[in-house]
Amino acid sequence: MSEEEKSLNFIEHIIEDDLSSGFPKDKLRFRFPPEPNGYLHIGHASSICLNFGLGLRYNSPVNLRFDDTNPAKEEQEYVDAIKRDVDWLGFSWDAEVYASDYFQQLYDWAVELIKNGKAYVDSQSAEVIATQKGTPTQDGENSPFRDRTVEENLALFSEMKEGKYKEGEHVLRAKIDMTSSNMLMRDPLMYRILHKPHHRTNTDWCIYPMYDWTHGESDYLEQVSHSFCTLEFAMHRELYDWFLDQVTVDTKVRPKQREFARRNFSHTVVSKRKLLQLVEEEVVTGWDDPRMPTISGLRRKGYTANAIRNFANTIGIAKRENVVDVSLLEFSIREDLNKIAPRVMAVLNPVKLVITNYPDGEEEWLDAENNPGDDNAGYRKVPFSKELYIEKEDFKEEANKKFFRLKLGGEVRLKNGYIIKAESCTKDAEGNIIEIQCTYDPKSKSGSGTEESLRKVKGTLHWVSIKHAIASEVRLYDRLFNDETPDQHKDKDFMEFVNPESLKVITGFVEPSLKTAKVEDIFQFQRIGYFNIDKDSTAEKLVFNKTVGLRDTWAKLQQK
RNA sequence: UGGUCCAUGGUGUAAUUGGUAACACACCGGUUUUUGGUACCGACAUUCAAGGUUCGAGUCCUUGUGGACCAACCA
Repeated sequence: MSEEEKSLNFIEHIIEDDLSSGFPKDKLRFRFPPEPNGYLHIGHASSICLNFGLGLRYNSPVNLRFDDTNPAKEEQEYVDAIKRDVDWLGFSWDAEVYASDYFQQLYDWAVELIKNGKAYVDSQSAEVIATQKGTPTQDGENSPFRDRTVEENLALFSEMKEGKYKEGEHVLRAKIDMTSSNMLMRDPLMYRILHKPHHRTNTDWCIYPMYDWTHGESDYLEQVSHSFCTLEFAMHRELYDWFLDQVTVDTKVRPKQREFARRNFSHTVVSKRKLLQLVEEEVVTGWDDPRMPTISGLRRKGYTANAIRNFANTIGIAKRENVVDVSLLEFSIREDLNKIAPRVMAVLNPVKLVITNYPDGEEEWLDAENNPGDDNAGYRKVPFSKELYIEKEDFKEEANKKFFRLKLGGEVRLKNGYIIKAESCTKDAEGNIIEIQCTYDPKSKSGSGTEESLRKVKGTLHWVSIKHAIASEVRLYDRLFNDETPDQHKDKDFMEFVNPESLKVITGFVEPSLKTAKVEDIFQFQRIGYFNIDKDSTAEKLVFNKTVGLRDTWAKLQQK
C-alpha cells in the first residue's frame, strides 16, 4: 500500500483541521460500528478501511463496536462472522465493545433526562404518534402525554423496565420540538418495549434504546473522537448533538459525527435486508455464496484481503452519489493475483487432439514455469503424451489471419511443449468436431534451445494430457443481476433482475500437479482466468471457483 | 409546498485552500511476449448552467437546473 504521497480525502481534511486547531493527536479514536444483523459486504469494506485506515495513519485505537440494540434482528452468528471478516481483512481492533454494554448507563441517563424535563413517557400507539409527527412541510403536534409530571414519568419508565407492560403500550420520548423542520427532532423515541431475548443480555432487559439515543452516547462513553457514518444519517446529526448536550462534560472528548456517501456498486445490491432476502429465498446458497457481494462471498470466490483493501483505497471516500463499476474491483483482484497465483494448465471445454507422429504409449514430463513474472516461483513438471485435450474454441477448420490459434494446415505452439501442425479433423453425424489430428516437430521442444524450438509461431495453446488430467468440477460465476442498478428502479423490485444464469457448473480437466491442492489455494488457469479451490472439494473430487477471468482482448476483437 | 446535503472526463477520486485540471480503472491505438495475460508507450474532460467578485475561479457570491436524503416502537 502506498501510504506516502496520497492526497487526503475530506474526512482526513477534517481530522487535520481539528489537529491544527489544537485537538490533541493522542485523543484521536475511531470505531467501526456494525449491527450484527447480517454479514459484512463490500460496502462495509470501505467503512472498515476508512476507520481502521485512520487508526493506522494516526496510530490511534479503533474499536469494533456492535450496535446491538434490536434483539429482533440480531444474532451471535453475525457477531462471529463480522469479527472473522474484519480480522481476515487484516485489521485489528483495540476493544471489542457492544452497545448493550451500556444499557444500564443509558438507562440511568434517561432517568436524568426525565428528571430534567427532557424526556417523557408516551402511551399512544405507534400509528397515532406517527400521525402527530406531521410531515416535512407540516408541523407536528404535541402528544397529550407530553406534559406528564416528572414523578409520573419516572414511575412509568421504571415499570416499563420491570416488564409490567406489553410491547407498544408505552415508549420513552425525548422532549424537543414537534415543529422542527428536521423530522427527527420531533420528540424522537428513546426506548421501546421489546419482550425479546437479546443475544448477549438475554432477558435482563425488556426495554431497548433506539439507535439515536445509543450511538452518540456510546461514542462518548468510548471517547471516540470522530464518528463516521453514511450520508443517510446526516439528518441525525442534530439529534446526535442534542443527546450529547444532555450528558457531556467539558473535560471529556465530545465526539463529532461526520457523514460520507455509501458506495454503490454496479450489477449488485448492498443492503443487508436485500442480501438476507437472497439468502432466505435461496437465490444463493448462503451469505458466503461466491456470487454474493459479501466479504465472505468474495473470500470464498478467491478474492484476497489485499485486493479488497486496495480497491477500497482506490475508490476513496467522498460525499457525492456514486456507482462504482465492477471493473475496478476486477482490476484490483487481477492485479494482486497476477503477482501471486501459480500458473497451471486446465481445459474447460475440451476437444481431443491426437499427435499422429508421437509414439504410442510414450509420455514425457515437461518443465513448466510457475510464474513468468516471478523469478523465484520455479518450475513444475507437466505430463505430455500422444492424446491431449485443448479448448474447442482454440481450433477452427479455417479462419482468417486474425485468428492466432490452430487451424487446418496451421501451426501453433503447445505451451511448454512442441510446435504442432493441424492436418485433419473428424466430425460426428451432426458435424461437430470430435477429434483433431496433427503432427508435431520433435525438435521444437520448449526450452531445448534448438533452432526449431526458437521458431516463432503466432499462437500458443494450453492443453492437458488426457491420460493424466484430473476431471474436476468447475463453478463459473456470472453477475447476480442483469441490471446495472437493480435496486434503483422505482417501479420494479430488484428480485426481477436476478440473473438466472449466474452459476454454471461444468467439468474441467486440470493438470495432475493440482492433485495436492488445498482449499482456498488459488491458481491461474493459463489463458483463462483465476480459480481457487472451494471448500466443497473432497479427496475424490476437486471443486474450483472461478474468481475472475483474465483480460480478454480477443473476445473484444471478436465482438467487432 | 419545508429542511439538509451534493454536482469535476464513460467510472471512482484529486487539485498546494483563489494561481491555470492530476491519479487509477474503462475505452481506443501501438510496442514487447512460448498466456490474445503481464509489462511498457500514446490518445482521451476546461470542472451542471447563467451571471458576479478578482490580475486570475473547479475552488468565493447570486440565481437557476439536476440528483440524494428526511415523516420505522430499524440501524
